[in-house]
Amino acid sequence: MTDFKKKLSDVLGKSIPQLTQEEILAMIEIPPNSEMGDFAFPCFKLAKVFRKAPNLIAEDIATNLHKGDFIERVETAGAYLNFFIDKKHFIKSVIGEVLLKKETYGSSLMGNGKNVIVEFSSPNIAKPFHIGHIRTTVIGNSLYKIYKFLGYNTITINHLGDYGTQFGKLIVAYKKWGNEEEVRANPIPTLLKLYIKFHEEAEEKPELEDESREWFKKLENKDEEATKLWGWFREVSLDEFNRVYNMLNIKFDSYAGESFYSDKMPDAVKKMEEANILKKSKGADIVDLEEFGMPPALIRKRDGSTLYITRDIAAAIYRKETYDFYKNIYVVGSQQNLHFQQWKKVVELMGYDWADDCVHVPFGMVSLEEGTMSTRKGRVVFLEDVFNKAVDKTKEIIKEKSPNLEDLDTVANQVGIGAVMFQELSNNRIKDYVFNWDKVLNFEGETGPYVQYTHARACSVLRRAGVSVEDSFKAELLVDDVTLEVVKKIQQFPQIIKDSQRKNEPSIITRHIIDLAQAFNRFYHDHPILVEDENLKKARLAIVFATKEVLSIGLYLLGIKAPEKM
RNA sequence: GCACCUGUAGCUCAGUAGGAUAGAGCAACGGUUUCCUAAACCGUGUGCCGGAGGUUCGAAUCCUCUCAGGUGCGCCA
Repeated sequence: MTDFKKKLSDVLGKSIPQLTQEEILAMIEIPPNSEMGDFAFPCFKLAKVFRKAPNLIAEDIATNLHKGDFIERVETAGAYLNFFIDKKHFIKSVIGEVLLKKETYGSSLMGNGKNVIVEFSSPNIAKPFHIGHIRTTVIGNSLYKIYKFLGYNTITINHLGDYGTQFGKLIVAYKKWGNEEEVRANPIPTLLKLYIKFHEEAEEKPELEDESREWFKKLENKDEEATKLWGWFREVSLDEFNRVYNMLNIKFDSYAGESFYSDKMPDAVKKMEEANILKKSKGADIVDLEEFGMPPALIRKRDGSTLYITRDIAAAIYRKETYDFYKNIYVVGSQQNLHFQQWKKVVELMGYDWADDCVHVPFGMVSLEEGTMSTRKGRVVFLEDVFNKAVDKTKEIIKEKSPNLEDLDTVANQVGIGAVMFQELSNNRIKDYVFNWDKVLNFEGETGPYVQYTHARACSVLRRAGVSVEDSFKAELLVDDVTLEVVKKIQQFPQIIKDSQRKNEPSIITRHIIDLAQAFNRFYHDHPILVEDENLKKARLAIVFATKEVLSIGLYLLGIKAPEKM
């Protein structure tokens, strides 16, 4: 595909030798609306260089410019130079590229096979998989796909919360009030009930807390009974999580959770001692971070046992040794901003130069209309329920709108689950939001089903066309504004993928494919595609094909299926 | 108390490596189907971009202060 911006900067470079190619490229922008032009070059900054009013500079450049064959005309508007590129050339170049590359359009080798770790989802064993987990799960999965598409070798890690004193509590509760059949029949609800009961009882009998600490100590010391119960809880929980992961089509390369690093902690602590950064404070081992404006990092408790941050440090070292990562990404809620800052600083102080390759990708909180979620108080929305409801609603809609659709179940799954995922990926990660059933179950407007529907429509036209799409289409038949809008969105797509990677922000892709779908629906509405005129039909089909391809790639990068009929 | 994040239309949000008239969706009202999927399309209007200063030719975007909400701050994860 011709890089029009680059070519334009070449042309401008000849008129403005005072600026470097990069400087010119950075100054080129896209006008607020297409009537003004396709590209714009503001001349304000040149005023100092040329010692002349910016609007006069614009005039000068415009009259002396040797525009190549790709620029149709140049206009000035005040200090702006507005360029209109040759539309035929533009369409041919963009659509031709998609026809050639098909489902690899927008992919890249820029990653050069470098290893990128994406840690995400990471639910706690024996606790419900609820709506609060959806963002890390869906965002992490999308980032994994984006990096992979850009040529990185991507490794996904589910850092399970499968260790800690909570397991002591659970073992105590199970031994006192639980039984095997009940757990087998209904694992997570039963374990959760036991966990809640423990906390209720512990309020009256604080000695339960001591007991649970003892059991956790036993677990750390590989006590047979403790290990067996812990392994069992972990297994039944993972089975339940996998049901949801299967619904979402998500797989992990590694399930190395907190427990995996339990034997790697002493070594990590030793390295901190060697780096001479550990300090005793109130009986505990800490790293003092006061000079960096942060509270101290607690590495080891008074009783010698380790903490969350210690495990994360051990995990990072292990990952560097095992994967030699180029980037190590943590998709974890913004509540842990401070934790990650401290953790990174400690890793840096330990002398590891790769501390900066570790990035925390935070996201905002999900709450319910009743308030913040609380598993202990039973104030929680289960993820599986959300997906099931969305699928049920989709079935109703299909029965009404598309009663003859074959494979109803498959499509309803793809659309219902896609709707929920899409919504999670539409807003900036960092925003908090309140979960609302009406909103997730709305399938009109800027939603996943809207994009999927647009894709299905495009597929349908291609099926009925009866001719194959070729790159010999006549681009001059496509130069109207409505069609050009579609082509522009397609042209921007590769850069959009890179932007979303750079910012670790899948919503940039989500927004863009909504824009493309809108532009396409306008095109679809205004222009009949399957017309008598063979040339016109072929030209419009090329647009349909390219749109279908980009929508499908976009949805793929979000982890969402693109059904061909719905 | 300290630190970080957020504040844009009635609601949910785009737009923040400064740029031309601040945009969508939802909701409301009205219109479009002998025609490729109406989960669609078109039209109607609303903004002290939280507030005040500053930097700049130019600020929703950068800086300072301030207000409101959220999150986090030593033995949980």
